[in-house]
Amino acid sequence: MKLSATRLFRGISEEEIESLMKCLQAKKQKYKKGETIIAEGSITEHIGFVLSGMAMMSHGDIWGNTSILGNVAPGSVFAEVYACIPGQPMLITVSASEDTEVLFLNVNRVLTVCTNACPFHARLAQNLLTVCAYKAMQLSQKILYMSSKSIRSRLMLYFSECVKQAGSSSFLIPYNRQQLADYLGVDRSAMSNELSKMQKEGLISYNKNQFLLISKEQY
Amino acid sequence: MKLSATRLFRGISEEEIESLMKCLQAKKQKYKKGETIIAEGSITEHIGFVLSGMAMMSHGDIWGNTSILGNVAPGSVFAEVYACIPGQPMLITVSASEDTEVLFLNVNRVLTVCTNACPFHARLAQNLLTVCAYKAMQLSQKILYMSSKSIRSRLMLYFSECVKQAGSSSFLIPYNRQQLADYLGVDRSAMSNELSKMQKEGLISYNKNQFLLISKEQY
DNA sequence: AAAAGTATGTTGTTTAAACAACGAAAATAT
DNA sequence: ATATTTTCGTTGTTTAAACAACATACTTTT
Repeated sequence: MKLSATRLFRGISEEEIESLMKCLQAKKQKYKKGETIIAEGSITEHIGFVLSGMAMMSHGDIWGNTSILGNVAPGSVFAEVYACIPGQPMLITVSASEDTEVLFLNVNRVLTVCTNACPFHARLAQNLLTVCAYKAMQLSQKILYMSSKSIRSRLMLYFSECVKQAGSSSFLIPYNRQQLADYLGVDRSAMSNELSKMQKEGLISYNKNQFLLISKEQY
Repeated sequence: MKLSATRLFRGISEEEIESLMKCLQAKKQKYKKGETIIAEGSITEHIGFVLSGMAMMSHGDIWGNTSILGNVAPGSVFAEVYACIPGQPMLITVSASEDTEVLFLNVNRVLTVCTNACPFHARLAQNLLTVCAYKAMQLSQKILYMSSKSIRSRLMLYFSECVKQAGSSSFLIPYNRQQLADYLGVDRSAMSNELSKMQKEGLISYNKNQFLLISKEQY
């Protein structure tokens, strides 16, 4: 896998990453399917970077019920949020959903400029900040959609944002129906139903994942 | 206001902050009530730090409807998420909800170690990372609660988390009923109703903002 | 090309939350 | 201390989403 293509290592060449690894004393670790990588409640100074396999984030309430929050694919990081807040215990558990190889980076080593004054080090620290900020932005977006009460308004808000991003009232969405429903926090069939109502009413038109938002004032 | 008591300047003394300001070429700016501080769609490299007054974050959809996302009180920052993602346009608008004084810090200046090699500079950069991470964590928490469907399960999840944090099944919540309802994304009266049902069923007991979660297995 | 599996759309039913309206209690102001 | 305002709980009604069950279309496999 190309590390330089990931958000965390963007702007650093493969060779430079090589030398960074030594400088950071990064540690690789392998986990068997089902093994816990970091448990809820533990305090970590390490960011996890998934090299291969797949990690799963979950959360348990005090009655022992667990809910799955999402997956971490190769090239993505986990625990970065907790590692960046000194003394903050993990609020989630990360475990291997298949055999998984993880690279651990000590946050303090990332942030403290090394004695070699290696130039890529600073870039890595900036990237880490960007990774955290990006996560916060994505979460804000999701909250925005989820705070609307009706399915229709959540869809409309989401579409509104798609139009802005695409710069066109026609756009492609990166989810299938079930994923979109999960993302917006609604029932899939109810959402499908709402979509077709909206199409009948002339608000939108769609075909598979290609959508068109029809503007209100079309003289 | 004591800057050293804020998240962004924690660990830096007031005098040190003084010298930092010069080093960072921080700029103060005053806004009249109602004025826009940063508009949605604009790209900024500056973090806003509210010195006095109150700022408001809002979001507009493409039909011109706006919704309020929250306030920024003195000592808190805004736009940090967007400033930390190079080239990312603001997805929200920040405006002054009363006469407000704002300090602007250029992210690049914060991240680039200055020629004076001032020692508090590095601490500020770390704090910025912590601020972003903290925001991401708070947002994750909120999403966790909002992805539950019923009012009761949202409450229970929230209480579960309070118990964990308090280290006791008795805890005080920092919201009044309306605020709690807003936070959990539910109707206040429906939530009040659910709370009293839960009390009748012996799941919880409460008095004003003091709650007690009654564990299932009480032999 | 047929079969199996998956994704999507449709309908009717059930359930629960939003909403509206009000009374009681508590906090604040006068 | 009294009046006024805000917060909180309660009830009944309305509304909309979840749910279940199935039909159809589309993919992928064999």
